[in-house]
This record gives sequence, structure tokens and C-alpha cells, in this order.
Amino acid sequence: MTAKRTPTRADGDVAGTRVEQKERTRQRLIDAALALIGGGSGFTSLSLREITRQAGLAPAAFYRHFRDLDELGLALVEMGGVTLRRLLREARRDGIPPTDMLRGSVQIYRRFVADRSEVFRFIAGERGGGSRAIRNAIRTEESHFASEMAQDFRALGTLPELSSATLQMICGLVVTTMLNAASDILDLPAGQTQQERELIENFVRQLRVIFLGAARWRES
Amino acid sequence: MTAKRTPTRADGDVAGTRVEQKERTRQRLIDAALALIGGGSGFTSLSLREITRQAGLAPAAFYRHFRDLDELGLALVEMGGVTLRRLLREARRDGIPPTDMLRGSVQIYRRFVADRSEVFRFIAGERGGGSRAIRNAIRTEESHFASEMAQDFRALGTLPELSSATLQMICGLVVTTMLNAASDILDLPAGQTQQERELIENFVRQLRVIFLGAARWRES
DNA sequence: TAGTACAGTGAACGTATGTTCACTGAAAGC
DNA sequence: GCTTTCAGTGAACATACGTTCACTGTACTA
Repeated sequence: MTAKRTPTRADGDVAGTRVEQKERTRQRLIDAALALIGGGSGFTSLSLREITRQAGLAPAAFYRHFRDLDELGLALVEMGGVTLRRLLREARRDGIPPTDMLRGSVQIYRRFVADRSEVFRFIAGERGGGSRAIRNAIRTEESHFASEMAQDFRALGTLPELSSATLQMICGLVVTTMLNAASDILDLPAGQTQQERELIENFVRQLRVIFLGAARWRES
Repeated sequence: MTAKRTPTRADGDVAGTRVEQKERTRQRLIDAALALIGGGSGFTSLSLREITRQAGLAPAAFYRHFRDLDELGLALVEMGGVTLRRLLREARRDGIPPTDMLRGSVQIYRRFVADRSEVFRFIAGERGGGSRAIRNAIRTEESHFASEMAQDFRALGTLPELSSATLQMICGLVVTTMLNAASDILDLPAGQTQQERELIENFVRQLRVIFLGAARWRES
């Protein structure tokens, strides 16, 4: 019976200031949605009640944090953006693998997708379907990601002869190819190492084609 | 009061044999779903009742044709496959545009997507999200499409030095890039010719990168 | 021509949904 | 210390849903 300072739901939930507590349950809703998506449900077919149930809240509590499901979706998109940024940072930190840079990056990516499968499932799923607002938000996030990737290429001296616009275009192509591969990876039946190897190999080769083309590109 | 041979619903529905009539209402259900998707609904968030309502049928009639919504979805995927085949046939029929072959093909594609927007909206939407069964069916259809495209390249003598496997891999990349572009095209606010031009230009350039890379590819 | 098969109906069911409302109790502000 | 604020509650609502069932009337079959 110690520490009963939390308002109502205290589950190892060592409260704090009011706004902190609010932020914490907001995060609980986000996590609940992600957990359900990880269960294979697809964000579009999630219901408000399902989410609050998973979060251990009354349905009405939802409205204290989001106007509707779309707004929750936008929060998920933002979290997806953060995830992508972290991916780049991690890749940067590890530096360029000495020999096979492309395959190395793909390995990092593969692990990353597997580790945060719910986030990638959400992005891959809502990128084409779902609501217009969410789709556009994802597009924006993708484009930011592509820009950041282009910056990294500049910093690394990769493809130095390309204009910024062209580099951006190429990174856009890389990003869509990545997200497409993510969708494939996530649908792999568990434990199918052979199938996974082929898939990854295909992915690597597609990227190789792109970079070959990029190296040969001449600004018209 | 002439011609009252149709069972119940006769709306310019000049019946025929029994199986023909059944096939016709089956098609009505498919069309209804497509119409609703065209209205911006997204297949995943369609309900059985919504579809039968749109088709002018009682809800229970649905079960005479499909076990559940997923089965209807698979029928839509098949129709998507037919659409893609038709696209290739049309591109073949028009032959290779004399000068700018790539931009020409993209123009054909752009028109095609606009003309059958509902089908492409469905494919682009369910490709990443939706149910596992539908996703896999779409993947199969995509891969068939890629194979057929590879065959066409072979017949045209494009990229003759590439192995079949490599050509297939590259066509796969082209297909995902196409479908991705379709999603973008369909989300364009109507009448934004400038924005559309940029989008198409970007699409053309991405394909150019791919083909440049393909031409430079050397089998390891 | 009598009998069967079966596409489509309409009513009924149980269940789940989104949203509202007055409420409670603890933290924050004075 | 008294008052205000507000995150979260629980009950209630109207609505929509998927699915079932016995049924009807027509096209086929023998």
C-alpha cells in the first residue's frame, strides 16, 4: 500500500508531476496501438475501444489525448520518423563497413526492422492505404529521411558529382526500395532462413543496381 | 412489364442463363467494392453491408458468392492482375516510342492509372497493409507482372547481356517503383498540373537510374 | 409437366463500436 | 488551507456490424 500517489491506474507506474503522468499514459496508448499492430491487426482496422482496452484505460480516456484515431496515427508516424532517424545515426556510428558497404548497411537495416517490427509494420501498412492525412504525413517523413541520407552521402563523399536535386531523387528511390523490402521481411514465415537469405540478396542487388545507375548518371 | 424473367433485381439487367446471372451479380459486388474504394474508403475499412448496399442486394446475398471479405479481396487482386496484363499488352501494341521510350511508357502508365484509379488504389493500398492472404496474392501478381515484363525486354532485345534471374530482379524493382508512383499519382490534388509534372518527372528519372544501372550490371 | 436447385430476401440475433455525460479525486495554483 | 484544474471513470446512448434462418420464386432437369 505504499506509494498510492498515482491517480487511478498504478501498475508499477511511479508517477511524478501531472504533465509527466499525462505524457506517460499518452505513451501507453501509443504503445498499445503498436502492440496490437504487432499482433498483426493493421492500424486501419483497429478500434478506439480495442486500444484503450489494451492500454488498460476506459474508452473515454482516449479523448484526453487524441481527437480521434487519425491523430493517434499521426503520432505513430512521428515515432516512425524518429525510428528512421535513429537508423541513420546508428549506421553513421558504425561507419562504413570496409569491404562490402552495401551488404553491411542492409544487415544493419534488417536487424533494425526486426527489432522494431511494429513500427515498420505500421509504416509499410499505412504508406499506401489508410487515411489521406496519415499517408501524407508518412510521405513527408520519408522525404525528410531521404534528405538526411543525401546529406550523409555528401559528407561521406559518395557520388560527389551529382547535383543535390538528383541525389535527393536517388535517395527517394532508395527509401521506397527499403520500405518495400521491410514489408517483405516482415511477412517472412519465422525461421525460414533460406527464404530470408534470398530476399536479402535480392534487396542488396536492387540497391546495387540503383547505385550503379547513380554513378553513371550525367546531369542533362 | 415486359421481360420480367430476372429473379428479383431487374435494373436494365437483361438476364440470361442461370450461371450468367449469378456471375453478373458477383461482378456487381466486385464493382460495388471498387466504387467504394474509388470514393476513398480503403478496402480494409469496407464492411460487408456497405458493399451489398452499394450493389443493391440484401446483406445475406453476399454469402452466395464469397465466404468473407477476404475472398472478395482476392477476386479484386485477380482483377488487378488482369489490369496489369492489359497495361503490358497496350504498351506492346503501341510499340516503342521512337525517341524517348521511357517517358513514353510512363505517359501510357499515367493514363492507365488515372483511368482505372480504383483498381490501382486497391492494389497500392493493400500491398503493404490489409490481410496477409491478400498481401501475398498481390505479391504473386506483381511477380508474374515482372516476369512478363522481363519476357518483353527479352523479345525487344533490351539488356540482352543480362541473365534471366538478374532481369527478373530488375523488373521487380521497376514494378515496385511503378506501384509506388501510382500511389503518389492517385493522391495528387485534382488539377495540380505543375505538381503532377514534377512527380512524373521524378518517376521518369528514377526509372532512368534503374536502367542505367541495369545496363552497367555485370554478372558477378 | 412435376420436381428440384438455388440466388436473393427480410427479419432477427448478439455483439462491438464511437461518443456523451456527470462524476471523482488528486495534483497545481493561490 | 481552499479552490481550481483536469486525467480518468463508468454508465448510457444510438448505430452499425456479421451471421443465421426460414422463405420465395424462377430457371433448370428429368
